[in-house]
Amino acid sequence: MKSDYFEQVFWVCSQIPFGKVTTYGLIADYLALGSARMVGWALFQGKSSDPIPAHRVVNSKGELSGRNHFPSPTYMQEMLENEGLHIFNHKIVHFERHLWNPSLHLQNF
DNA sequence: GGATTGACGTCTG
DNA sequence: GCAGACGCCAATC
Repeated sequence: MKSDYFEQVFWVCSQIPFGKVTTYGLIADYLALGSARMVGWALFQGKSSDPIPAHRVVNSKGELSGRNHFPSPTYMQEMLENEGLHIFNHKIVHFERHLWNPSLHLQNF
């Protein structure tokens, strides 16, 4: 179990399988942060030296809401397409199909 | 120490 | 079904 919120979010993001995506709400619910804002906040802080696979984290609508904070607006889309996903209008196609629920695959410890 | 902000979610109208 | 408001908790100013 991590201590800082950022480490928890980072850990969950790191555990996301290739070609899978998750939502802020699921991470918040899994980590019991209480609100999805904490997830976005933690990712935005990005104080870690290592890059975070935040491109796999989207909002509940499957939209790349955080693309604005990436080096380029298309960076997130490029990464997701590189993993076999399809992005249309900054939204994940068949989002539910690629959705990955941390609480169903990760151990809560 | 109080007010504001932040990659969102859910509820109500 | 869509739009607006509130809540959530930590960090920063």
